[in-house]
Amino acid sequence: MIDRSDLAVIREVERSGSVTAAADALCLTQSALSHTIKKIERHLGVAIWSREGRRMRLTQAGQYLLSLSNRLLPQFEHAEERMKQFALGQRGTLRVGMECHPCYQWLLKVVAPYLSTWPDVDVDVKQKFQFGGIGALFGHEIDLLVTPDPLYRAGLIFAPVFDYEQILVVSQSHPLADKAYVTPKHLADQVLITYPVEIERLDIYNQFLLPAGQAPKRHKVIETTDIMLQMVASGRGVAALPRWLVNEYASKLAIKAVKLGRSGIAKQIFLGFRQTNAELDYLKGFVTLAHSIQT
Amino acid sequence: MIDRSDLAVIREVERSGSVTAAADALCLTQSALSHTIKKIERHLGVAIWSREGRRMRLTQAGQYLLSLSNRLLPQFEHAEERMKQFALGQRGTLRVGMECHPCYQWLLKVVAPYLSTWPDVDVDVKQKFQFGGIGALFGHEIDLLVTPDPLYRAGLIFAPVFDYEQILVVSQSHPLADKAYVTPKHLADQVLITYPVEIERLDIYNQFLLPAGQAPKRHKVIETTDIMLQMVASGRGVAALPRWLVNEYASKLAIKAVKLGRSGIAKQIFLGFRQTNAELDYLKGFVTLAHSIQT
DNA sequence: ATCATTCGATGAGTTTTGTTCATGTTAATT
DNA sequence: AATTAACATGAACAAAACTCATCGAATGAT
Repeated sequence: MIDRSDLAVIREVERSGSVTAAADALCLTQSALSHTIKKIERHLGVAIWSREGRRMRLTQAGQYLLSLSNRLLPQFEHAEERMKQFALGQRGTLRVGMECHPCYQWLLKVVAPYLSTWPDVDVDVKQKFQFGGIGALFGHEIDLLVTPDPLYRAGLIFAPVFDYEQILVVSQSHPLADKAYVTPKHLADQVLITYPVEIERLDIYNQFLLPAGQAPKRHKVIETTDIMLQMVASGRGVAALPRWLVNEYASKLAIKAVKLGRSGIAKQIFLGFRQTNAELDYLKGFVTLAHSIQT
Repeated sequence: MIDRSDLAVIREVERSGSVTAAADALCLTQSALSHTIKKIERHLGVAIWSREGRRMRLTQAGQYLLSLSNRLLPQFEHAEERMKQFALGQRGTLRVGMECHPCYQWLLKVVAPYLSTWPDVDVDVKQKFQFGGIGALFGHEIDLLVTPDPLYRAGLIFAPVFDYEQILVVSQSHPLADKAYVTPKHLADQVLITYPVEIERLDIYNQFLLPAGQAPKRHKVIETTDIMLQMVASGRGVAALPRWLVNEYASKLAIKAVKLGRSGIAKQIFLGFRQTNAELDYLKGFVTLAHSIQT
């Protein structure tokens, strides 16, 4: 019988790098852990660590169990959190994942009224996922995914909550600032600033530059929206962002929005969740509220 | 601390319908289980069952833990299987999921040589998934997914292994049997036989009928390929299947393959797996072997 | 090369936890 | 009202987990 505590031991020994340190972290004596380790291996009939000098290196079986630990332990831990909340009469925590950089600003507008409508529900926002947002949803790391790329597959539901237009931001003194719209060719001698994500997930490449076989002069990557727009305002480059987001900065910065292509790039934000959660009132509440927010 | 055994108790009490029966199933006395149940509830500070008369009904917290059990316990159990295999020097079990009815025939041809190439690896084939093939892959229910619909997302890899043409099977005496190809209109007065899956996943609808705004006279659903082709041979309807599959039956049944549309419908079968398994030799071996099989 | 130090292993003894047995209580059944 | 079936409880016992003391082996500094 593999037990939760066995998984915890395997994870901690690997994390700490030694049995002694792991014992400390687990509030046990070194002896207790050593006994436990022996017991686990005897019980399973497999070596989980190979002793190399006084270093413990995971065997293949051990590595398998480590990945199991990393998968299962967080779910135990979350369940305990959840039980604590039940005990306190709270409803739960809505774990929201973001797969879309600028959506963060939009999310903030939804979260504020949500927290007051649902005082007994907490909101937790995560932005990094080992296996992408969909993986996090399937793996119960998050309960709700904010994404521009829905995936209609068994077990998942995606609800569109928000339409917007993706536009090009340029400084007000930029040569393109007065165009009614820009063409892919216009970007050939521009510096394009984007968030640090794979090119396949950037609409300006996917839906604009690549179909026309164009590329910008240079591609620069910046983490935060604020800095990105500072750069744009100072004429160091151009960026593709939602129109509503640019509008919010327009009063503070010398920037201008220009349509991408004659008809513009239309986008939608979706909220994805597991079908098993579809009837959860506080989750439904979030989706409904998100729908009603105007930007 | 929620423990694996706690989850097992919750699952078994629910499955058995009573504490006494669950105790039997778990090889414990009723008393021991009663104590354990009390301990769990005291420890978590939440009622997990509400006592209604002498029935135990799961509370909301209990239902949450039950779903956790159903999610985690199978993974523990599989890990134990895996450890047993490690102990015996076996490599492991390749759990293959199928998301494509006719692929089964193809899979059989791959499995036979695979088993002799990898004598220390078992193969297990599953065909039903609560959350679809992708969900099963993410949820570690299976290791390899055979599907015509790849999904290029973080953490998953899809390798095309097999090209084929989807054609229309008709009886040899059928009016359409001598056409060079059929058009969507030709099907308007036909009975179409398909496997029992959602219409969105049937290529003949997606790629042929729906774009042309056509529909068959009637739509009949049949589970097995053999019966389906018997029906076609007897003129009760037409079906869309891979050409290679039809060829195999052609000597035994009075059926004929006709191209769908002037240029035919080209399809591919993909093998999907988790990126974390990409270097697993016996999994790579399967993909390589699958690639080399000719039909 | 030697010595001090650190780390993991082990056996005996103690504490904690889990289990059984015997019995009590309550709700449904006849 | 008697009977049955199901869960709860306390005391006694058994098993598992943990600590203490100690050993040997690897590491690293002198």
